[in-house]
Amino acid sequence: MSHVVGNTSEFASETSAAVRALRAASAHVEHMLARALEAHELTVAQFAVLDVMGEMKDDAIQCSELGRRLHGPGPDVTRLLDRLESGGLVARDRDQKDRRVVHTRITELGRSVLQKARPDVRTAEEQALADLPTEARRHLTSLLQDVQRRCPGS
Amino acid sequence: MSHVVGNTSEFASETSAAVRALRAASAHVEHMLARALEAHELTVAQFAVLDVMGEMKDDAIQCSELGRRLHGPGPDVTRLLDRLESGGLVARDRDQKDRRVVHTRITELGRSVLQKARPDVRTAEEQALADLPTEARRHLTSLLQDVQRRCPGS
DNA sequence: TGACGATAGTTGTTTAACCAATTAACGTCA
DNA sequence: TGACGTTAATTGGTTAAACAACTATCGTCA
Repeated sequence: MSHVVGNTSEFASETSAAVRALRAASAHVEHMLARALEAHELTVAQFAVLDVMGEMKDDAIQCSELGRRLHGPGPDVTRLLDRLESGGLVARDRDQKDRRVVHTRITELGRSVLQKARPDVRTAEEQALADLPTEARRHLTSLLQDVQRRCPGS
Repeated sequence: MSHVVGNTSEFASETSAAVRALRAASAHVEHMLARALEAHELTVAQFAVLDVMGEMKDDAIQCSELGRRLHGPGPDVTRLLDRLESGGLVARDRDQKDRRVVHTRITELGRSVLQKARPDVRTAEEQALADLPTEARRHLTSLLQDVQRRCPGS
């Protein structure tokens, strides 16, 4: 059976290197974003929530829809909103017709924090990718989307 | 004030798209690795520790060096080792000469778990990148390394 | 109507990353 | 020797992600 280990060795190290580089680069960018946001007392996940809410005119959004637009629906949304709400950046209220659903809106305070934070995030993003010319950036995006498209069957 | 939002729109959206794709792809790969590892009752971070230790013949390693080879030195290494040690996968003992340092070795059990888990991880990595031909994979790695090389001044 | 299944959100638990602060041991130097 | 700064590892506290389990509400259908 020992040949099984070896038969993908060339390939595996290629692939492992790509995976390692992917995770390292992502961690690096994440770290830069976190640093850019700490002046605004926001975490990356919290900014992502506000960012989504800021895009929509002034409509409220449901937790499930919010979860869908971020990483994946789940309990995390509730707790993210808990913290944002306790900071007064978002407000929640139950739908009167269907009392299961909760509508969440960004507050004025939240909107003002978001508008101050956004330029810093954009700057950090630019810095993180500063070494890549536009062409390479586009190519990178497309390669990454290929990776991501390969969704696990589940 | 509304023009402020727009002034970097073209550029920012290019860059933001790349950042978004990077984070999404990384999360996706992370998820696949986690799924591959759950049969072995290992987390991705724990596997990374064992993987590093498995590479070195049978020498012990210090926490600080281990932290250096993973994401970054810090308190996390201690707690990762705590869990691995409580599962009997690694063993720690203090250096007799310099009693500050702790040497950690992978145990026989740890080595056997590692050897069973490794092929599954490699397979998951292959699956995650299956859509990318070898050439693209290499290119992706090199682009990602460019991103990562741009270390923040700190 | 009232039981049943589905849906929306929440809570509980584990693991991990980040930061700050602490403990313990070492080396140096007056 | 003994005070002082340094280094290695640990502990404490917050946030986040993943998973399961739970609650409340709704819709439907017998």
